[in-house]
Amino acid sequence: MDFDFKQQGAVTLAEVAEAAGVGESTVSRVLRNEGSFSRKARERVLEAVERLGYVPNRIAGTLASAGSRLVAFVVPSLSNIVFPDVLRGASGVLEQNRHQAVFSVTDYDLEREEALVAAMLAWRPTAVMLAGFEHTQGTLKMLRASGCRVVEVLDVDGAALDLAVGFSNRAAGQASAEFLLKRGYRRIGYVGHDIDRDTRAGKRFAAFGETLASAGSPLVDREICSGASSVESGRLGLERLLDRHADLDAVYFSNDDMAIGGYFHCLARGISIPSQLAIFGYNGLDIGRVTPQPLSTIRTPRVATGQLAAEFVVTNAPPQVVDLGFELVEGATA
Amino acid sequence: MDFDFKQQGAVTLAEVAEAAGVGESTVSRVLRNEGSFSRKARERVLEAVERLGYVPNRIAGTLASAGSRLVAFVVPSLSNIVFPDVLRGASGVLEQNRHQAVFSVTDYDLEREEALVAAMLAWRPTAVMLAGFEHTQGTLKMLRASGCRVVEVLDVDGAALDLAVGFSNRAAGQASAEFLLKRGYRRIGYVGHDIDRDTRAGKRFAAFGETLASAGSPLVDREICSGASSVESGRLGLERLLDRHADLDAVYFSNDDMAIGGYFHCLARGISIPSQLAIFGYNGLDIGRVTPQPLSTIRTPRVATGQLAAEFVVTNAPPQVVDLGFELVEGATA
DNA sequence: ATGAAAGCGCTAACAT
DNA sequence: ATGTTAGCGCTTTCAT
Repeated sequence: MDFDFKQQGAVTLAEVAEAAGVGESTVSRVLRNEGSFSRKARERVLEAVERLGYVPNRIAGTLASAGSRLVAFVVPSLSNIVFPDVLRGASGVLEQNRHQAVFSVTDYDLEREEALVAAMLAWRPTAVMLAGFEHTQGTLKMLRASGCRVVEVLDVDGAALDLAVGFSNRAAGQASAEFLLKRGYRRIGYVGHDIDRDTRAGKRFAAFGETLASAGSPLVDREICSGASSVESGRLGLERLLDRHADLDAVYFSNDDMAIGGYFHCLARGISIPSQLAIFGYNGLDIGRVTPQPLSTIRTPRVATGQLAAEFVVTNAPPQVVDLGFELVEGATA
Repeated sequence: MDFDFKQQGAVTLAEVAEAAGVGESTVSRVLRNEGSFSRKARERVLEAVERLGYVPNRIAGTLASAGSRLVAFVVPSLSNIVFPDVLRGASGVLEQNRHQAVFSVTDYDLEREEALVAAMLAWRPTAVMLAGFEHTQGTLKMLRASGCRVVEVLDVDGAALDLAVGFSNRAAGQASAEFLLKRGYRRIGYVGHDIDRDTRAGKRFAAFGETLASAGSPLVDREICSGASSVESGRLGLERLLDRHADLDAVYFSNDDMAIGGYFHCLARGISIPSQLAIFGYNGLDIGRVTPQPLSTIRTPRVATGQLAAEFVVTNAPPQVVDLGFELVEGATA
């Protein structure tokens, strides 16, 4: 049972027209500042709007016209700053272009993503933004059938449905490995979170491992923490990994949250960085720039990704994949 | 100019009815599982829905009925984890109750909040969630006139419009001061971000200062960093404050991001914590539990706030203010 | 149990 | 420049 009463007393466009002594379409034109109307009509309409406290009903407007100006975000997680950054970037652009953002959270569950996309499509959004290219068949089918724009963000390694904005996770993994190798590290380990669900982290890890292997210094071992990434998992993960391999000289983390955890572990245990152990992360969070030793990591353009994705949507850009690249931050921990 | 074409080829309920050989209202009843229909009709409808790939149009549904099941979030910022936490808490509850979250970001600007609330109301949301009680007259007026539920979150010190869920920022500021005093600190400073815009941080600071003053150990000095809170500002802010007052024995930060920055400054400079300088934060972020010395801070129930706020909305609870309280974490930095 | 029909509040032709 | 009108795709009486 629920008590959703009709918005009581909500002023309608017809009432405004009545009050202003003009036709409904004139009110509509004035309010959307489209088509032609006299200066006088405009004044009378605006006065009536003001006096009655009229708030346009975009539900009705959308139904009557086309294009909801609603942009749906289906994000894996809001537990770290990555997706909020993307949302923030998009949000500014959308606001300026009079679009609205709708969101839901999949918790990295592709079945749930499918259900949420279905729910989103019921709102007839102008576009749907998803993380990455891995989706269920059902999701892909719905999206294709919907006719709305689709933007897949934060990855470029895969087949895009329509638009894609991001960077190469594979290249990032490879660049990280090459950097560590170049620095002379040879006994390298990995501490990560659930890479089956976070497929982008999985791609980085795969490329990282391949790069090490082909250089003749295969990954020594890895510690996969269950659940989402976190500073705490990173710290515990490194502790466990070092318990098994005290002789590692470098550790690659699935992201900066994990890496900061590892960094704290070293600080607490008096393990000197990077001489005793090097640490490398991913994301380039702000915090990594302010640690006593700046974190060696890869900085990703998350806000810019959100911005560009939103711009593509509001300008109805043709299908394309844009690789925004990333920046390897040498830092002082590796 | 924009190219929002009508959702081409979107299957309509009428087409489903046609294909199933039943009336439109029967389809509607079956899909909403309401009213009565035969087992047979149900099967035929579901078969047709499946075959045609029908996705209900909630825009039309909302216009025809009442209640959009849309919940609008107007948040100050997505730059740190605080509001994402609230959104995350709410998001789960809303999803289970078939509601949708819409959001926009004010950047702590009350004029912008007003504009965004106006834009939100055009979607006839079931409820609007805002941070705190400080709003423009225009915002308050619109909200009252809208007839939709309003939830003000993360504060309880003020006059609620309708529902409010949060905790007392004044009490938090006071508790922080009392804790530091109890620990014996007497030369206490403050490092904060823009407290005119972030009024909740302002309330904490005010209560903190008053508590110190009435204990006879007034605040020695404060350093206010312009812009949003960040780890980097915290570090710089502490550095500047210590330049002026090398003899401080404790510093209160506007939140944990800032405090962690201060913590890093001490680590980098070899200032021993807490013997030489104590540090106290606010929020109780996860990271503060994993630093070599756990951060002394106040842990706030952000996710729970989002959850309860969403529950109030979906159950259409009567107007009320709920203080979820906070937890003082003694930590090891003060 | 089911269908027909009247809106919901707008926008978009189409007249004038 | 402006009014009239026919929908947009549903939900909801109201008959039957």
